[in-house]
Amino acid sequence: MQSQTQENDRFASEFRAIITYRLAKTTNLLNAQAAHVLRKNSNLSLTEWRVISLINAVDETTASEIVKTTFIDKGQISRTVRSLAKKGLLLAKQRKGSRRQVELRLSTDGKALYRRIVAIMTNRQSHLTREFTSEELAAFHSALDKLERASKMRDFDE
Amino acid sequence: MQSQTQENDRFASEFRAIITYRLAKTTNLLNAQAAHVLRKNSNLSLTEWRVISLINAVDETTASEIVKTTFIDKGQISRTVRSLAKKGLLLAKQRKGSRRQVELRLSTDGKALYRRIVAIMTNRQSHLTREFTSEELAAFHSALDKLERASKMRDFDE
DNA sequence: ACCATTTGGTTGACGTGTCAACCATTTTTT
DNA sequence: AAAAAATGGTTGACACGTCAACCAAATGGT
Repeated sequence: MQSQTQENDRFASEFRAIITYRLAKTTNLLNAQAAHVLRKNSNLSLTEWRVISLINAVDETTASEIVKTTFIDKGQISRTVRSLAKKGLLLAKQRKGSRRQVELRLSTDGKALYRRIVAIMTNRQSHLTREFTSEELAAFHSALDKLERASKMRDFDE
Repeated sequence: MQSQTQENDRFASEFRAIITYRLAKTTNLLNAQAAHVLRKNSNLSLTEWRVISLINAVDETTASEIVKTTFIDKGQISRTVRSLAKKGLLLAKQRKGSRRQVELRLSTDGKALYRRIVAIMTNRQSHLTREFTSEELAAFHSALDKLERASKMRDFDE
């Protein structure tokens, strides 16, 4: 393992200050970690895993509901759902009384996979937050809330 | 504009707690905002903009130095540099005394573009951090540091 | 001086993300 | 009840990210 840990100081000070830059970098590192863990323990992509967790949480849902909560692209959800169905991890069936909405639930295999992976991911989550006090964690969430709200504005060229 | 702001409560409580999920979502929203601003005011992609800012900050650098600080993929940097050169925004010339390293600097056009865009991005940055006290900002950065460190671990299945 | 390793950078293949167009169905408006 | 608008979902095209193979040049060890 090469020493990527030590960051180049010519840049560091300049860019540590830019919040979006830092955020993007941290998120990339964490996503790469998650993808690695998933690849090692399953054949799921990160998006597939997120969709599985989401469905598991509410037991039964629809594609559009997933889109609304995650802000993941419609099309991507559509393809992810199809691929999960093909892997036999979820069941999609017409919601009764509607000829458009499709009810999504985990299959037995899907539930089993979820249980296996969520154990690992919970380990990870506690490793990630190990150094946080609960106040720090709350503050962090509140900071993300603020940023999310501020991300709605589109024009800064006035 | 549809009311995407109001989040679906069936999911919200469940997932707000998962730090990586929240982080990914916030980062996506912010990246989309940045991409939108860039598209409106230039013909730069987000990566191109990051590379330009990076080069501007140190005046002169190399591709591999950019890779080391940003953790962006080698290949992507290589292509981004080529596309910026084609747009006439940066100059790449062989570093003297080396037949491999290529010195990158902004061209006159590149510098002018940087100045124009950085003004807009600075506006944005202050809009984003408007609701933060400086303590909150420091705490946020320190939280990101902790997460980055924790992102190095690869195995949670033991 | 030689071979092995590392470094800087490019390329191709492939997977994922994003945008917009589209269709069918459902809801709202008049 | 018809027309208009909104919703749920699929698809195609294309941009971007990621991985691995690769090449040439540079460095290090013996």
